[in-house]
Amino acid sequence: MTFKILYKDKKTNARLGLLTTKSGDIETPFFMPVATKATAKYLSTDDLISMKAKASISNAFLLSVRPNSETIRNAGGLSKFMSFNGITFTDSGGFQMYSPHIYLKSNDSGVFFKDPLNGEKFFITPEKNMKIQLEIGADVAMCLDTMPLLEHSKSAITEAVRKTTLWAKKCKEIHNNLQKKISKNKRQLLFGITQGGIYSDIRELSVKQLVEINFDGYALGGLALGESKEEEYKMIEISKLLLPEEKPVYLMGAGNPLELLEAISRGIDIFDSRFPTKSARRGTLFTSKGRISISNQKYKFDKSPIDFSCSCFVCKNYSKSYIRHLVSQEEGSGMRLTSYHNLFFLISLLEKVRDAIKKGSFNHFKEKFKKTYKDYINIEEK
RNA sequence: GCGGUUGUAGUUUAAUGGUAGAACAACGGACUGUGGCUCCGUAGACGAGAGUUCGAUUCUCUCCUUCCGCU
Repeated sequence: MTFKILYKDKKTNARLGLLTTKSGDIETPFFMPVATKATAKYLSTDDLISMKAKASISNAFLLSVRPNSETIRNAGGLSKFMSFNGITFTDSGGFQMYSPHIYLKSNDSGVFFKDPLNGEKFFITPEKNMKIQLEIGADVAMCLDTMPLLEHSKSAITEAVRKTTLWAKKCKEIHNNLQKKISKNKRQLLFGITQGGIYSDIRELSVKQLVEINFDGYALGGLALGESKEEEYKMIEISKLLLPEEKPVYLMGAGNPLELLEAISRGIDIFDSRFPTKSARRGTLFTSKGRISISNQKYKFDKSPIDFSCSCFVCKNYSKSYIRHLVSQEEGSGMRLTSYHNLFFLISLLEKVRDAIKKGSFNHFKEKFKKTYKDYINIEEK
């Protein structure tokens, strides 16, 4: 109902779907920029719209601290607050357990965070988190999950999965109750998040437990965090075997161009990542030939654009030499240009992917891209 | 001109009669559900000359240099 598969690739598990939300429909697969505090760093909402970002994801917990969820509800919800005409997602804040600056501890009832700016403590429960996410009013909410670190022991990851499932059940129940009186086409969707690190058996258990709860979509969490690509792809494959075909699947955090193509060919529909913007701020840029470091000396006198085959306004107007100068001086305007370019690159890459799936040429497109795009991930695989 | 003072990497500096250490800057790399200020790696210096000494960046002398004062 909320997700329809329109095209299926014959050679791979790639598919093109249509996700329906209260703010409208969006074609999958898509990549959404991370707008943690209701803005993609260094970019305005106009920038997101002009690069054709059709969705963005913000952080419900951080927004509930500043400005607070009431301010956003008062504005008419997240998309109106940030004047965005696309689909909005909110992440629960569970991922912040990964950040030692704000994470304190957790138990079966919830998780303790502290505000690093003033030391204020917060206790986030699934109940509170669902209320916050509904108040903020994104089109898609994410369950509060427990985020184990990659290096954690197998028993710690098993424990994280147990807690994640427990909270997922609570989230679903509360989310349903809170939206009982809301008509179907105005409802916020809720996605469950699976954990399990890179252990097949725990990952499978997590997926099975969440499928039983029946969410609008499923996310794979705790991946794209430093494990090998083989391990990551394997986790996608075993998860997809257990996930219902007719539900959208979201690989959280993945943002490397090659990685996206590999994930799409394994049946992933949704992506988000801070990788393109964080890389951009430090001068690592995506081009059709691979990644480049704009701060390299060899670009000092280079008058050519970042990528001749890119049609973004940055590549139309600015030289590598100029962008190199701005980035090396840590100028905000430079970070805006590089962030814009990297996001534009991923968004238009996925546009091409959707086009290829429609035409039945996805696999050809992927193989061609892999040949021309130089990245250490590609080298590592061979 | 005289008296004092100073001289170590591009910059700010540490230590030492026995292979000069750091921080920024530079150069190269990493960043994957973001509280921008991160991490890893590489390269780079004893002002010049003479003397004492097995050995001098260190001690002595001369020159040059920095800054201060006096004429």
